Amino acid sequence: MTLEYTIQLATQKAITALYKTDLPLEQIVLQETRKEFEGQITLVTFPVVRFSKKSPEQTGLEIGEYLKNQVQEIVNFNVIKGFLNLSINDTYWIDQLQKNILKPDYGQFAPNGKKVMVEYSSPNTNKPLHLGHVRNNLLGYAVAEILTAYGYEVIKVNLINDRGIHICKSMLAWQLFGNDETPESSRLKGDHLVGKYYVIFDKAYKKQIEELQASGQTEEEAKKNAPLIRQAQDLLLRWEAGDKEVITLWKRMNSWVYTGFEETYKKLGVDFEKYYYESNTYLLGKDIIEEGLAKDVFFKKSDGSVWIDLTADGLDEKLVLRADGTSVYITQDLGTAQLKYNDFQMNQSIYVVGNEQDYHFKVLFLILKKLGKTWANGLYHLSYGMVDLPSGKMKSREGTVVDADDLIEEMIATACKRTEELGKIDGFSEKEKRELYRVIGLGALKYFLLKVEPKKRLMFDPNESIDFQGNTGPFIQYTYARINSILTKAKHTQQDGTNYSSSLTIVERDLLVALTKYPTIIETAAKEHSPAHVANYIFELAKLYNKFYHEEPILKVEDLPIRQFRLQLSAATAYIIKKGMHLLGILVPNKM
RNA sequence: GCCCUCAUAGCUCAGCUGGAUAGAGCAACGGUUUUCUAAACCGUCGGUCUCAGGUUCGAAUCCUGAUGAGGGUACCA
Repeated sequence: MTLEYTIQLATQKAITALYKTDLPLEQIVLQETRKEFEGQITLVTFPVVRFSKKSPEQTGLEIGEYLKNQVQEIVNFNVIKGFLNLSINDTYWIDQLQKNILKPDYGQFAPNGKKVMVEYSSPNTNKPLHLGHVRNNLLGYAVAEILTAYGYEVIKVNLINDRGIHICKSMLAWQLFGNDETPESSRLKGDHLVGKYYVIFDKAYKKQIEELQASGQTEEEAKKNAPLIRQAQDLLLRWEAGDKEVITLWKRMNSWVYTGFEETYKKLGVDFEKYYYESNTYLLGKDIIEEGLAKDVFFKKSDGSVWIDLTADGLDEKLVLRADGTSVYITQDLGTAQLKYNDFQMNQSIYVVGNEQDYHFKVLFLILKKLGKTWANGLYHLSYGMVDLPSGKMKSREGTVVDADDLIEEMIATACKRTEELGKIDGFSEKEKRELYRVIGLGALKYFLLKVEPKKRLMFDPNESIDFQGNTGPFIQYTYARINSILTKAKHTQQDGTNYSSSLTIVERDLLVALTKYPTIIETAAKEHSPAHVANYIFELAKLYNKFYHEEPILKVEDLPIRQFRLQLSAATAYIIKKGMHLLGILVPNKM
């Protein structure tokens, strides 16, 4: 039973005893005491005033007196307007260190027996990953980690869009202009090589459109009639027909892309339990169309196309199967959703996909519910905002993208430069240095992207490098390294427990109170699918520690129990920083 | 046209189911190192929480409308 809960119950009793009213627990509002006042926990007494029929101050005093007598942890209280500030015994906070915070499983919730799937990344195989994908990957990975900490069994999957007209465009351009160029011959990373031909296609295609327009066609006609797009469509038909030559080329080029992606995933530190490929799933969903027609959820128009009418739900009529019997995007997704459920029977399924697809997922989930799929209630679209450049949205074809691999390299280079300027890593081997730069560079990048609430759009200015000071990954990593340095010097081990019973300084108590909040933060982050909560929390914690570090001596304290206690407090902070950063997929260095 | 999302300090962002005088970081300016890592710490400056109504003892937070930005919109994914 948490202290908050104890206080809530006691308050409930107090109100019954004092004012003869039974107030439900939800109406007993506790909050953190603001820094400028004394105390750690605050009861808002405004809601009680109408029962006490006394002034907020008087009500606060009466409840405060009652609580002080009934709850042993409460040593003092003060009342300011409608706020009853409760001071908790230092012993309570000190006990938390031994009883909870320093336990190895602190912050790991007991298994809840539920399975959740997290689908993320989901790239197209016609171009390399860019900053938008990076946000997606980090979000997906972090959410998976957080849910694991919250007690779920998590299955991470990647649904690869490896077929379709866009893939054929790259293939065609390579056939026409590639001169057998391979990753080996060009020393280009496979995904970049294929992406290069996607851009070449687009340029050549645009040129053809212009030429056709010059010869009198409208833009619309020109787009349809350009020889290149015709050839690409032909390639798609041959692919669907299983044409050996096309399939061989497709496999070859895709394998280049996969090798490239794997390299990027590895650098980012993300992974998957299972890969789904659209080339395997694009024909799925037709059974579901039949099912929907049989259940009268769908209807057929005279041209043979199949639709669902969602106007009663405030949405539109939506096409679910083309007149020629071929699938559209949502047909595949219906089928894939069923396939995933058949594979894993998970309780929940999270799709990490950008907010440009909000409408699509609204429709997808609604259709599955209308089809009576009970598991559809566990579907959730984790919608995140686009990453914008100062010039606006990133567009692959126009070359206005921040490439993932380039960005990672730049971050590592910046980390290297900054670290060398500070010159604190004498004695590091070359290998250790490289590893450190990687940890710091990626730490800065990941923290930068994860500290922002997922649904908000995010601004990235390539001309301004990502910060290494203030609310940043390296700041937190630095705090960890500092603590580590102290613990090493003190030869501190986890077993060095003491029965410390002196009173706490203000910083010590603030730090302890912050440490006790860790599990609550995980809970909120998990429920809201938002790693940003974790990021902001660790930052607060690191700030508090730095204040503590600055204000209170640790190694130099002669009073042994105090020294011991401060070492433990340091160890606990380091421990939470490390664990919390791991939830974000960020590593912490022992020295920097 | 219709639908969805967002709007907080010069910039980038926090602000929990409505609660105290709206907080951080960056930038700017000033200070702190013979003392455990100065990627740090302390201070100053900086606000009509886009605007207008409404609900409430109490609104940055909830409701309605307006404005601005972004996204979606029936055979692209």
